[in-house]
Amino acid sequence: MINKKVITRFAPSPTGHFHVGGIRSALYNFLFARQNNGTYILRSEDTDKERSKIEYENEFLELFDWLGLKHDLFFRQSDRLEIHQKYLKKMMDEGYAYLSKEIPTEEGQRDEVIRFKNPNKKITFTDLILGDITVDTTDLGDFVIARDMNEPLYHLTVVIDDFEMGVTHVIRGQEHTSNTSRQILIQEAIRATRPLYAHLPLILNKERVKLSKRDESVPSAIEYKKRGYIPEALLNFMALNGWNPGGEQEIFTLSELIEKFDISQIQKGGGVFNPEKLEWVNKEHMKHLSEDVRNKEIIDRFQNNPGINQNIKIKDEKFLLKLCPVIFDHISKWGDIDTMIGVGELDYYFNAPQYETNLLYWKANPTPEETKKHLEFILDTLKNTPEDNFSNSEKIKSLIFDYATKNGRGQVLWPLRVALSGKDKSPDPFTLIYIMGKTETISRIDEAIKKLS
RNA sequence: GGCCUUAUCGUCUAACGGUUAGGACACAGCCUUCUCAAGGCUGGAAUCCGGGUUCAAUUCCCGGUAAGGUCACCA
Repeated sequence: MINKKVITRFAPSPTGHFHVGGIRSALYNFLFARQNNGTYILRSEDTDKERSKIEYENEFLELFDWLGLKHDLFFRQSDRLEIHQKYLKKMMDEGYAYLSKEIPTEEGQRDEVIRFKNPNKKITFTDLILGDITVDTTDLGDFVIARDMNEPLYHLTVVIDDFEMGVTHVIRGQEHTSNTSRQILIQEAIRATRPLYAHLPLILNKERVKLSKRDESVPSAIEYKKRGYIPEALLNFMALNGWNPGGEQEIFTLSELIEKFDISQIQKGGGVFNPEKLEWVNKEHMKHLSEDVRNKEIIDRFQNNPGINQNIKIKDEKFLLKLCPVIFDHISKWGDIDTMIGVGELDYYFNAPQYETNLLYWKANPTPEETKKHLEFILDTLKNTPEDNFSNSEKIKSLIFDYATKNGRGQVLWPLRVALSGKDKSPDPFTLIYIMGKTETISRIDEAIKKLS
């Protein structure tokens, strides 16, 4: 069906923080190109001299690098002024554009701009997602296509660049549907071939309005890198807003997405960005990681976190390694570790906890004497247990569990867990003992017994 | 307001004339359990409204309604 080599492009403008919605547009362009052995172009649309900033360009470059959305070619529109000028001059010579005298109504406006001579006709184009769309361009008037010969504007530059770069498929957000007729008019004026269009449904915030650069309700894309999401998970999640391959599979690798992606299955209506589902998708991808990779990520977070580690002394890697599986169970992205450290949730692993004596009592309301009795039994048992047996939480469990069952598990295990963690919520006591080791465990139980005396 | 577009559980979606309208997230309950987390099971929850077409409409057509996009010397 497709004879020509497929060339797609994603063309963000570096005028603000890149927002997550843009990831999906980039992804679809990438997927479609890869799937068809085509070329994927990344083009920085920096024609707006006042608002474009190199740091914003660097930001999305860093983002795509992290996401693994590698472009085949990169262009910056400001480098292509001569090409734009060539077409603009030709359009003026041929009467498709003209110099227009203006009365400035806003600050910074010129008294002379270049306008497109609108032929005022109806344009019909076929959108791969939306179907046939007809627009009467008379409503558009003679729109401005350049401030002057040195400052061509968006509608002109996209058309020229897409044509010059041989772009075959323009896959972009639906906010551009009404721009398309303008751009087709320019194409006809410069005798450019018309690419195929696919206008993607918008990604909406909770209020059901388009996600944008200034939207505070959803963090900017690069934030997701900082918060420690898995790139493939973010891609997986974004891909499924507005498109679905049909089955009941929810988790996809990038190569599966390349294989299954199909423009004809793209949704027409916009979809709300659902952060909870992203958490779940991310966790699913985390589960597919090997233990080595997981441990490395977790230990990195502990060791390389600026500013949040002063209060806890980071123990040796052997200690952290024991902690890893517990941490893994409680997070859905690596950045959750920073959060947990930041709020002191993990302090008890590194320093003896402070807690109210009352917390040691199980809900069945035992006496201090009873609670103390159980802790003393455990203390004695552990003291007489060789260090070797602390290398495995199951072994530790076998030392205590029968006693706990006989005397009421809650009565025995709850105070033990509190003695070790100082918290009402924590991993089970056997795991805690295993992580802390014999000496620390004994010292904490001892401390609890003192509190009860 | 003009133009364009859209409409299935709260959310993301499956269904492309015939299904008890399926799945996932979230939520609730239960199981497991000393508390979390994880896991397992169960449950509530949807075709915007009104007309057609058809033996049969979530699905096709028309009209409402609602929502969104766009109307820059931004992209």
